Amino acid sequence: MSEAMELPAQDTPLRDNVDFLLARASALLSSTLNATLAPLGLRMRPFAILALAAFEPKMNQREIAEYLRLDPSQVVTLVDGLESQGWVQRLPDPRDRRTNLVAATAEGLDRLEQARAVTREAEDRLHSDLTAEDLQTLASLLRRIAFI
Amino acid sequence: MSEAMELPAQDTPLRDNVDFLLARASALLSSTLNATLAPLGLRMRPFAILALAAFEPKMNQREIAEYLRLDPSQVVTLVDGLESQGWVQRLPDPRDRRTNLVAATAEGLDRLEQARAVTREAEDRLHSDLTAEDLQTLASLLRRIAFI
DNA sequence: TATTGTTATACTCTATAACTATA
DNA sequence: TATAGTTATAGAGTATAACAATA
Repeated sequence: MSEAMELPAQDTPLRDNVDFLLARASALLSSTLNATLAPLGLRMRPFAILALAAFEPKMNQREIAEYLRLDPSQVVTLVDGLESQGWVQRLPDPRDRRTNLVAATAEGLDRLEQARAVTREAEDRLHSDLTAEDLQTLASLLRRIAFI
Repeated sequence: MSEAMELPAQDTPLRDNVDFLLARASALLSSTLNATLAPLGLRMRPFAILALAAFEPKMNQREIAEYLRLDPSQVVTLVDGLESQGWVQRLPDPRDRRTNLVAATAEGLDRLEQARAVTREAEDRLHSDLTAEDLQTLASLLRRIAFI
């Protein structure tokens, strides 16, 4: 039978581990933003796709999948949902009949602006301990570990 | 019917948004570490609980839940799994018969060391673009948004 | 009355494989 | 042969509510 053990040498408390902090910050972010977006009928992933459909209307589903690090089959489901709400359209690509270009509709752009307003507020609360310069530093460090 | 819209003003491309970067870095981290830990019969959340049970053997389940930002009911299931493997034990708290103190066993400490070895390697690869100083900066910034 | 742990349930997210139509 | 999209399925993660034992 195993006996309970006493404290071993503790060289990296979880609170000092960058990956633990990354996971915890991300969990806090997604639960906060999902709750914030719920009244608008959105969640983080469809919101991100809607933003891409608005900002980069010439992206196809595979490009969206790579950009958001999703499986292409997840993009199918998420675009289905956005399309059934009338917020995005699948447009044919005249250069390749296999691909769908995903573009925001007028209603989608409108909903996106509402979503950006409420998420901006939530993000301001989440980031209230950081200065604008801190946020820029954080973004630049994260960019170097987010696209490996 | 909704017409597809042209590019609107693009004031925050997703790639410059700190929360998008946070979510993407975290997704990359968890999929990488889960794949790395799979051969050891672990995933990120049980691994984190095992680490707490080793480093802080006097934590009860509610404290673990708060520390890892999990619901107490999730901790029940995760501790069940670790206990059935013989890696942690639930110990009675002499001061409060409601609570379980979660402590690592000898086998659990052994498994934890194996897990820390393989995850350290994976983390080194994920962070190879950052210096030690960058990582310290990143940890200190994340700490300020991870515990709100 | 409030808290700790537990059970139950529903939904979301992730990972994988197989298929079709096009290239 | 390879790629874009789709369908299907299983397992992991998250969120809530209700309950028993104990404080």
